[in-house]
Amino acid sequence: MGRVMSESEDEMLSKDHTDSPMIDDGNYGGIVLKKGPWTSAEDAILVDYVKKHGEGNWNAVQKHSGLFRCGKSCRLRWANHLRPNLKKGGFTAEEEWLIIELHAKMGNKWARMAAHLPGRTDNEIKNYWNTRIKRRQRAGLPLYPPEVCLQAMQENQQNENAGRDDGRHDLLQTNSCEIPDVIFDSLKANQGVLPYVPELPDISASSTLMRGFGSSQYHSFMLPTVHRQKRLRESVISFCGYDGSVGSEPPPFEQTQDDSCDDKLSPFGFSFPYDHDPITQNLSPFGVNQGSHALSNGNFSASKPTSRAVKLELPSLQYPETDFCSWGSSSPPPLLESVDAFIQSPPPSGTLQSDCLSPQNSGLLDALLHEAKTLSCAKNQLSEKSSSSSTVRPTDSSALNICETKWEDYGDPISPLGNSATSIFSSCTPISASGSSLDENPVAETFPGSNVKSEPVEEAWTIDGEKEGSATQVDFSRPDALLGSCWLEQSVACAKDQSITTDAIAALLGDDLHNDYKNMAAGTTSSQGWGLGSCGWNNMVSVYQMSEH
DNA sequence: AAGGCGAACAACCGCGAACTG
DNA sequence: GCAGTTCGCGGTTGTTCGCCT
Repeated sequence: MGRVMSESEDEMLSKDHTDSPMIDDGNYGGIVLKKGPWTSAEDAILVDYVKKHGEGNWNAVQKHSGLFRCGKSCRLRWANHLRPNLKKGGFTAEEEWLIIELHAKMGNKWARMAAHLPGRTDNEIKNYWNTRIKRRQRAGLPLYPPEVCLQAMQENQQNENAGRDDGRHDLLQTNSCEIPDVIFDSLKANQGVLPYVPELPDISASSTLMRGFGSSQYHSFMLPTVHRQKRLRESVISFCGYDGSVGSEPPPFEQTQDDSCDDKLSPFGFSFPYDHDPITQNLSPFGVNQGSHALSNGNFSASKPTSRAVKLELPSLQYPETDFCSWGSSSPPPLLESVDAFIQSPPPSGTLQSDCLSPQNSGLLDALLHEAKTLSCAKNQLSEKSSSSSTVRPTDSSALNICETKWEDYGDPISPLGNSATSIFSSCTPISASGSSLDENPVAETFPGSNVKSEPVEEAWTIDGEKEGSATQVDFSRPDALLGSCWLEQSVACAKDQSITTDAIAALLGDDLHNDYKNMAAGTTSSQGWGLGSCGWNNMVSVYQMSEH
């Protein structure tokens, strides 16, 4: 049996460490290994060992040095703290800038990035980046300065021109920086990553959504053998790619690409076919060059390609679990996060099946409509019982059961896509010169009861050389360029029975949002197609902000 | 002064690639 | 070729510290 490290033994290792050590539950070869913070005594032992034996063969460290640490722990401690030539202290401005650039090119390849920063460890860089992401996201600021976006775009453009032969590999590898892993299937041209996208909370679907949004080539693309969760995600792609089978209005691809992208997107050379929003039309947020990490967010990490199905890596950002079923009573529904829920929702089945669209064909949209209608039904049933409430009550067992059943069926209460949303949405988000989008949309107006923390907006770019993207006139932090103008609007456009749709979406949004939504839908889908009215915009922002906080 | 909160940092865990016998 | 081991990487969790109320 394993022997538990005795008090005296531990004291020997941690003379200067009075805290009780964490002892690993398991034992390794009869020795219980220690976990938790390293003591200086342990450090000394490890340093001494490495001096004598050199790096490597870390599992032998424990055997030969008397350290009660596993090899992995030893390696990590050495690499991150004990290794000579390590730089201590905060990152310099130059280093920060380099990290940003490297991340724009490499994504979450911390080790590779560390190779470009002598004396810095991948862990340091990773921590720095993650905290930076959170900080900037909270402040509603873009992750990347426009210069970096532009630079990466140009490089990627060149690479695309140069290396289009196989269409998927080595697109970005001709950079001075090695970018071996950022590979996308050639099918996904123009998909995905966002040059300038608003920072929205946790719309996990975003990476998928956005890729699909920009991709007309993704029609009905779904492998039958994919895991069902994957299939769901791909159904999103299918939806976003605007599967013609949906039987709804085709997106104005050609027109849009002609009139808005080529001209107005000239700085970046990509296009987003859906953006007819008069506000954002100057720069389409979607449809970036494939493979550009710069324009995705870092968390849309440099995924290894799967042959056809898109591998969706989950981001590192951690968000609280979305309680899809707990909308309702006091707070408005977390619309954006609910996208996750819908994405994750299984195809409609049973008695509450939607009559709108085929779930197999329409993917996210159908899931949305189905769920919305489901909620709407639940709501209506509730209303029959009590007409006083206008929102789905979270305590209602029927509504809850619907949700719970679906989560159970799919086995993942947390959206597997859930976190990636930030990635996309939090990447390059030029702040309009006129001010932050958050500033212009006081949440309290929309949700008087909500307690939204109004955080002072950080300067656009705090690192030297970073400066506010004043050249960009469009505020792309506006989510209407994303969910508003694309996802919801498509939902509306796709629905043949718009009254059903709006009712259903009202169930999602809550009645507070419903009227605005109807205005939005009526005012934009008919004439402008994909825009979003100011009411809708306000709601988006409000929901965004609420879910952000 | 105390508690809450978030940022920053340290460390662990799981997975996959590389290596080895 | 294959199984076991080692190592590295990226994601996640835990801890500490400082600021604010």
